[in-house]
Amino acid sequence: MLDVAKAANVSVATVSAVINGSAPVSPELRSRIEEAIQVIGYKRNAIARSLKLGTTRTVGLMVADITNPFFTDVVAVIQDVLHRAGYAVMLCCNDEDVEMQDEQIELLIDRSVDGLIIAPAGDDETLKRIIAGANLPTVLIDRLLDGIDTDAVVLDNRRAVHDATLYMLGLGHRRIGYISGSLETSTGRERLAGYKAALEAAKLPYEDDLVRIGNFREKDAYKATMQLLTSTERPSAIFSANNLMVIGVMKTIRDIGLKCPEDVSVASFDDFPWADVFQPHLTTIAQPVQAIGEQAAQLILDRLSGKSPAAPRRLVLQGRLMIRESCRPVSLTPRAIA
Amino acid sequence: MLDVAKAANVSVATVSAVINGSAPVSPELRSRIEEAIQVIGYKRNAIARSLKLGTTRTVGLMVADITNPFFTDVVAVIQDVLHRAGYAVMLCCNDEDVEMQDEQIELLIDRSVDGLIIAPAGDDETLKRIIAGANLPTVLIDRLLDGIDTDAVVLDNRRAVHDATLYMLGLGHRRIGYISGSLETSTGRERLAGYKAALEAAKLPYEDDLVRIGNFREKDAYKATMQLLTSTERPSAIFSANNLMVIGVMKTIRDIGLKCPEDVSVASFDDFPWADVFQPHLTTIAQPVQAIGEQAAQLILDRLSGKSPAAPRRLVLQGRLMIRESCRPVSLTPRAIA
DNA sequence: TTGTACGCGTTATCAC
DNA sequence: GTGATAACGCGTACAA
Repeated sequence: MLDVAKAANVSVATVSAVINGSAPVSPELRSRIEEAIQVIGYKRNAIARSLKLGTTRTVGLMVADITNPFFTDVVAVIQDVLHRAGYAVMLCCNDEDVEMQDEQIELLIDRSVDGLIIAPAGDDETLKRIIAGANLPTVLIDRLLDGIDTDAVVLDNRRAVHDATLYMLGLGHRRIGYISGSLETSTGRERLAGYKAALEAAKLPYEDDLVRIGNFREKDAYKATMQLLTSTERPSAIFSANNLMVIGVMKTIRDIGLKCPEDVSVASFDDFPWADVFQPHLTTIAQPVQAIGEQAAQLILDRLSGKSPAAPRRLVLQGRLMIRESCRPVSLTPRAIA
Repeated sequence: MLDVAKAANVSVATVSAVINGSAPVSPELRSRIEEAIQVIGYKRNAIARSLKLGTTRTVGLMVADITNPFFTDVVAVIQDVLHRAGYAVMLCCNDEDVEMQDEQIELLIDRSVDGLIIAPAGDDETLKRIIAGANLPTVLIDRLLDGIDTDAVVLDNRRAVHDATLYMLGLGHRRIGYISGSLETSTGRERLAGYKAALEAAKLPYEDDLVRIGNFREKDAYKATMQLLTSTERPSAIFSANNLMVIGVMKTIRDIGLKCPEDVSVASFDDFPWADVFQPHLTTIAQPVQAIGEQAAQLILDRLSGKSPAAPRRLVLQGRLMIRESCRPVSLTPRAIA
């Protein structure tokens, strides 16, 4: 900038005024400066600017698992919206690992991001302390944190699973296996609560034997399903609490020599783009990923520009049950082999 | 830092020495300073540090489409490796949009990233000028840029498609439709070249009618396949040049009332985690995503630490043909309807 | 309207 | 072994 000032025979203050339009500058000087900028190929240094202004125009985005298509879609939308608003996004994913998560959030804060968008891996005390301590605009997505009261956009998980379970119940299923996500997450807890609520509404008992923890991962779900399907009284249907796990569920069914939906009905949280192309066409709960991403980005943008109300805003969106062909009436399902 | 210095009754220089271990400090002063740091809750400002040191310990990662599971996996690995090395990653995805891409790369450079990892959307002159002008450590992944001679890790696309085509040829298929990616990308061109080479090896003519451009997107591939499948002499097999497009291919087949592999065989570039769980089990070319991500991260890390050789390193990995059930011998395929 | 000078928080260089 | 001080590049009072 000094070079530009010299070349144009003006002071740095004037150059700065031209670049930022922060003060009126006479046309002749303006054009002389603009030319000098071209010639020198000057580019303003964002680091120095950040140091002075105390803002980086960067937001940290941390999700538990970017390999999960749900998060991928949300991240893509967020990045897009934020980019259009002139913000860069720093991405971290921790593979659902709570310790890694703490490290990463520190890294983000250390880099002086202006705000944080987080889909936390677990309800971790350290994480919560760090977030509270950072005192940054924060929006939680997908998963809430107990005791952290910030902007957030989440799904009505309870209701979505409640409805899906009711649907399976309506098909006559009485023993519905449930592969749960980690109960350390709000989604894990809320989805399970929806399952329980539906059972209760149908005046059916809740059986511990029918629910297994799959931690939102394919591998764990595989094992969990294996236990369910090889138990003495095999369930006639299985609900998977997310997309990754349903693949594990299907693998188990295949490995055990069963067929879906002939032998066991399956439904799952999270939709797939290919769900109605490959067999069996999976019945799923579709999340409004586009809306989730857009809302989250907008929430942080509003906070950043100071035009949010003081009170945190909590957006709750609804899922949509996509009924396809992976669930069939229990009357068409052969009785479980003891 | 000034506060810490005051509290501990030392100079800022000494505090800095303690924090960075850049100079020997007497034990008593050291402990006094460390205590002050604790009490004040001091954290070193990375922005100021960057300004002084000229390094941000951040690398920019730009991929054409993070929604594509292939890129997602690679991004996840890169982020992981880089994080462990103390680097943050700034992510940009441009939805295969060349103009957006230019904007984003500018944004990244503007933020003073230390290095760049790029899977370019297209072979764009502006992009190349920007990259060359930035003079930053750069590694290209997946897709090469004509005339840009940097570190890179790519697949042997030509050979992979060549082998896959040969496989289909070996099944007796003579009219193999080819849904191509954008020819603006090196992967688009190389994969098509592999197809042509296989045809030539089999002494079969290359027919323009059989190849359609799908631009790596599901929608375009849908239309392209529709043209192929409704033409007077329908191909008995189709190869899709990536994962997103094969979904479009399958949708067309379904919508037209055909069956895979009964009526038309299908194979595709890029593997899916669920490929052997849902029907038809897709025959694909699996890319070593883990290795690609690790190598790319390592290349940039080496460059950043200055221990790379001056000459750019170009890593070429091999794909693996996963033969499953979506291709069958042409003798079992009913003759195309005129 | 324009220029000067200072401060943002670090680190490196040099005296002591 | 420790302290003073000059950069890093920018924005902005304040003075002219």
